[in-house]
Amino acid sequence: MAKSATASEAKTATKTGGKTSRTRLDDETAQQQILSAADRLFYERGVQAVGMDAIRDAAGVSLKRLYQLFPSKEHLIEAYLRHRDALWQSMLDEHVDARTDPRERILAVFDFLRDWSSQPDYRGCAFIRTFNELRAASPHIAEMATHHKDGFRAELVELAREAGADAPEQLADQLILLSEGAITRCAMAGSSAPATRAREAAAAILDATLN
Amino acid sequence: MAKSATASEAKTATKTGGKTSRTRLDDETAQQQILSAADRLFYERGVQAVGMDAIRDAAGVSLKRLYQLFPSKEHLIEAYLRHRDALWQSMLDEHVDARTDPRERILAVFDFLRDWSSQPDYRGCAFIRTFNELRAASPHIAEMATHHKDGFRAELVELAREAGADAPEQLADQLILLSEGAITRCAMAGSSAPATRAREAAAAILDATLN
DNA sequence: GTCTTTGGAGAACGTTCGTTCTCCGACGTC
DNA sequence: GACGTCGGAGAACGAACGTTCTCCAAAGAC
Repeated sequence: MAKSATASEAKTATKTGGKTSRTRLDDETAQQQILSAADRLFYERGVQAVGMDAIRDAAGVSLKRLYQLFPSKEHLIEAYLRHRDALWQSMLDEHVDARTDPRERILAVFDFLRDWSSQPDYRGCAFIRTFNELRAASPHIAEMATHHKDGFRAELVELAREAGADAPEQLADQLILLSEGAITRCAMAGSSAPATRAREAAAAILDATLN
Repeated sequence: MAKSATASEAKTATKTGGKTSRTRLDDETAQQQILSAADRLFYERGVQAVGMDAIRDAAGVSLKRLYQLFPSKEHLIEAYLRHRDALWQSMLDEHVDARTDPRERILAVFDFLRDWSSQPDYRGCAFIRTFNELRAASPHIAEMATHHKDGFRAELVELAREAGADAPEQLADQLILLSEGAITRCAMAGSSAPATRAREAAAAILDATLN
């Protein structure tokens, strides 16, 4: 990671000749631009529908450089999912940690889903979609998706435990169903209303479950 | 549909020459075999990952005949979704109509999901998956998927109304979240347990909602 | 200045896919 | 048997894709 930080630096645009040669970026910046472009395109259209050429164009780098930093499309998809996982974690934590009351912290999950699904470029869960696209072709990537869902479930179990649920795992499983349902239906309906319905249903379940 | 029933009939296998020429099928049989093969492959791997050649091989017809009966892959995908819609309707109705008590009829939806997701070739909802794969490329097919979901919602609203719910649409929206969540999580987890959890959560919601 | 290295731009390669075309054997009719 | 028709098998075609290679301008070292 901290390799070859000596020589290569960013250059300014060189338009000495007739053509406009593109700016030379350091590895970190190029990686970020590629990942940002891949994230946007993969998430909008699905991983199979986006070619490496489209990512090169959107990132503004050469194919050569793209393959230097990400040796194959599969590597890029993995980086995309890791990035989405970090994004999900930070957005979720931001909402949950804004609350202190255990019951409110659970409901904050659904506030997060409402906010997230309100974004105009919202397209549902990247992990479910990539899982469905690649489960037959790439077991490794499919496993990354299930691992993400395992993490989400563990977080819900912990929140349920903090709320003093008698059966935190069972409560978490019910909440996860509402979450997944909301994520999917918000994407298909193009509306965040299902997330609001999910919050109401979750509140009803909490009322019935917590003492 | 009842066209050209006069001349063409099925032939027996002709192995007069050195090669074994394939049996000539009438249009209806060929269409069924193609649709059956397409359904199996599309549902298992996703529509983008399955080529027309694979469907030809699995259906045992020639490409020429395939394109005579289904002029393009998009036509075949449409037929696939229509077939899945009919399958869903018949499986769902079978479970719901086996009950008479309105509350039981609602819970029968989740019994259906449990049975369906127990099948070894279960891969979740064909409509959601196809929607996610093709929403950017084919708005028409995406609309078929949303139309299917609208129909499911209407059925749940009717069941909620029959059960005497004060707000049948709101109850249906909550039940749909549990259903979609169960459909998705059963597919990712490779287990029908989420459907059972969804039934329990639905029962809790019904207890809290119905008087 | 000259030489070497670097990397951008994009052509090229091999494969796959959706779709169409060609070849030729088998059958119906006379 | 001769001829026309039908359709199966699979080659062919053009586009798109993932990946690699070629060419050449620009920068650095001396």
